[in-house]
Amino acid sequence: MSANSRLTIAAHALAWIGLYQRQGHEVATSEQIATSVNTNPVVIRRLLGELRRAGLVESRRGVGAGWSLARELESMTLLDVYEAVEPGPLFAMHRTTPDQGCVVGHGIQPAMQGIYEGIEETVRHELARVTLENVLQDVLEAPR
Amino acid sequence: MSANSRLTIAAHALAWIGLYQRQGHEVATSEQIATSVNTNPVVIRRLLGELRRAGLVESRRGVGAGWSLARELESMTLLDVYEAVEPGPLFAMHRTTPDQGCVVGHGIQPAMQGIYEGIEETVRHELARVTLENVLQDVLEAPR
DNA sequence: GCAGTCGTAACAGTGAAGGTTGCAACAGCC
DNA sequence: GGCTGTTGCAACCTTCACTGTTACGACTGC
Repeated sequence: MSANSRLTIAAHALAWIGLYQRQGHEVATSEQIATSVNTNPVVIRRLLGELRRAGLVESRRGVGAGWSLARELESMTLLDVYEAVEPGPLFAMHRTTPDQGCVVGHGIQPAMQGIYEGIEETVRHELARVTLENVLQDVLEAPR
Repeated sequence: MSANSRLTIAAHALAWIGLYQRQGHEVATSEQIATSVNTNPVVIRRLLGELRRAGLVESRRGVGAGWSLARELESMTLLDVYEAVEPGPLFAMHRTTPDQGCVVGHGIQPAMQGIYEGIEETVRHELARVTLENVLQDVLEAPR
């Protein structure tokens, strides 16, 4: 499966901003976050833009500009982040519609849809159990 | 997310072969399955090749060649199919390693890895609960 | 007005998956 | 032995989403 790193990068950025703010700083720049993630600042700005639309972060412009959290890390779950950055479903249907004249071709999509929805619901439930505060604590506990 | 239809197509093919065999036929051809799926026979052969390596189907060559189930649909779960056709994880890490000199860059991967492993385990558990026989029954119950 | 940073468009690079063509290998049948 | 239908598989193109990069306008505090 062509797996996606968007959730990972978003969690990284949020944890970074959260820690930076706890160290007394007002805002973090996309440049700083990009250095930690090891990528281009524009990639970070794009991703944080999606998180801003979801109400998770805020941005300031002008001199002394940058990004700050819109809520406490405790009140943000991985599900919030997931919904902000991953629009599509975990499993996809056929790219071309199957033969509707065939019994299987006709019934397979509703059948799989029902199964997939149940699984996605379970995944959402798991993601909702983890807050970004949990993530930051796990990060800080990593052995060096 | 760039979602994947491989699991869907594999389930479609297996349900088709199972139903066809119940109608008294010995083997199904990739051509027939491709018609129902609405794609190219080579795509089906590639996918069924992976299922054969996993011991789910068998193939015959020569005249009267084609594909047949290696086991009953009752004893095949979506997890078996998933493991046969989806090698990678559901969520990926960074594509370039993050800055190991940064606390967050250093700890984020083990932190997310732990979380993701738990979620994948849950998904596997859900997939293992559904047999291909369940899928076929759902398919046949679809309103027309 | 200057400087620093965001906001966003435009485009190239990358990688996975699907689609297509072609052909050798195989096995039953005449 | 030759014919036929099908798998097995390699090679290549297309498509698509995402990432990476450059460029530049917009904004804001000094």
